[in-house]
Amino acid sequence: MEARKPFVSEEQCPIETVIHVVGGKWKPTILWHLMDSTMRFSALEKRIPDVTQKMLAQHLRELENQGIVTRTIHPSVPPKVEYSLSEYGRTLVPVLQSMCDWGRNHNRLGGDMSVRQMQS
Amino acid sequence: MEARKPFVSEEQCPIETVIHVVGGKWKPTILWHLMDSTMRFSALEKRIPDVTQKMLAQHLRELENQGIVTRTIHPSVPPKVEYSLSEYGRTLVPVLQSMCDWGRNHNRLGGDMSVRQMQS
DNA sequence: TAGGGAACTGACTTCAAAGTAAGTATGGGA
DNA sequence: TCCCATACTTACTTTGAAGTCAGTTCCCTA
Repeated sequence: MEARKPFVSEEQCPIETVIHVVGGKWKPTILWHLMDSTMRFSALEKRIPDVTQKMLAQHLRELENQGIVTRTIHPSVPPKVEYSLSEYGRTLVPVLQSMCDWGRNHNRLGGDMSVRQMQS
Repeated sequence: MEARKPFVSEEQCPIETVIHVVGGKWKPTILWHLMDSTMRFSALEKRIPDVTQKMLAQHLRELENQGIVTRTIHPSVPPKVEYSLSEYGRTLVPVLQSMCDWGRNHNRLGGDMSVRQMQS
């Protein structure tokens, strides 16, 4: 069940690796929230209103398997599970930051640049 | 307390913007080649062996519409079309570089990290 | 006139990622 | 006793990005 095909060995370019790691539909947002603080499953659910439990669990599991995110179980009455960036995951922070800066600027320039390119 | 209204089209987080721009299946590779030099359509085809003409054309068109790539037509006997990063596209280079560095390191650490995380 | 190379475009299919809905285990409180 | 909350899992359906393959235009050479 853990048998996954070797995605990395076939990549020609390491940029694809990053996209594979952060490129799920909800992963950027998950990482964005975990950059600031440790969060519970339910807290992430609230912060990311449109994500389903299934997708949240699945993406968190993938990030955990990739060593980006750490999962901590507190055995309490209602179960309490906390997610945080692992030390390795923190090495992604500058990358995410530079992506974020560019993205923010791109959005500021008009979001969909195709509007500006219509004239051609 | 989280601003969740779509401040940009549909993106909640600017990281998604970057992924939207570079995240097509072939876009990282296309950009990777264009970072070095201007290239013709056919040259890209040769450098990216598995891409189809349709997907190459489609992704190039998208990058052009987003203002990342410049398309130059030389009206010659067999048509000659050259693609290069636009000035705006060059602002992506540091971002791509940092993604690339991280990705390369991630691959070097064992490619599929899940092998190291199997203890769960 | 026939064929060729470059650079596409369009109709259709495919398949994995994402979504929907429901189910599970735990124990504490009403 | 039953219900509630948390943190999931499983089975099934839908969506959309990507792939296949064939067609098109342009002018040139043979």
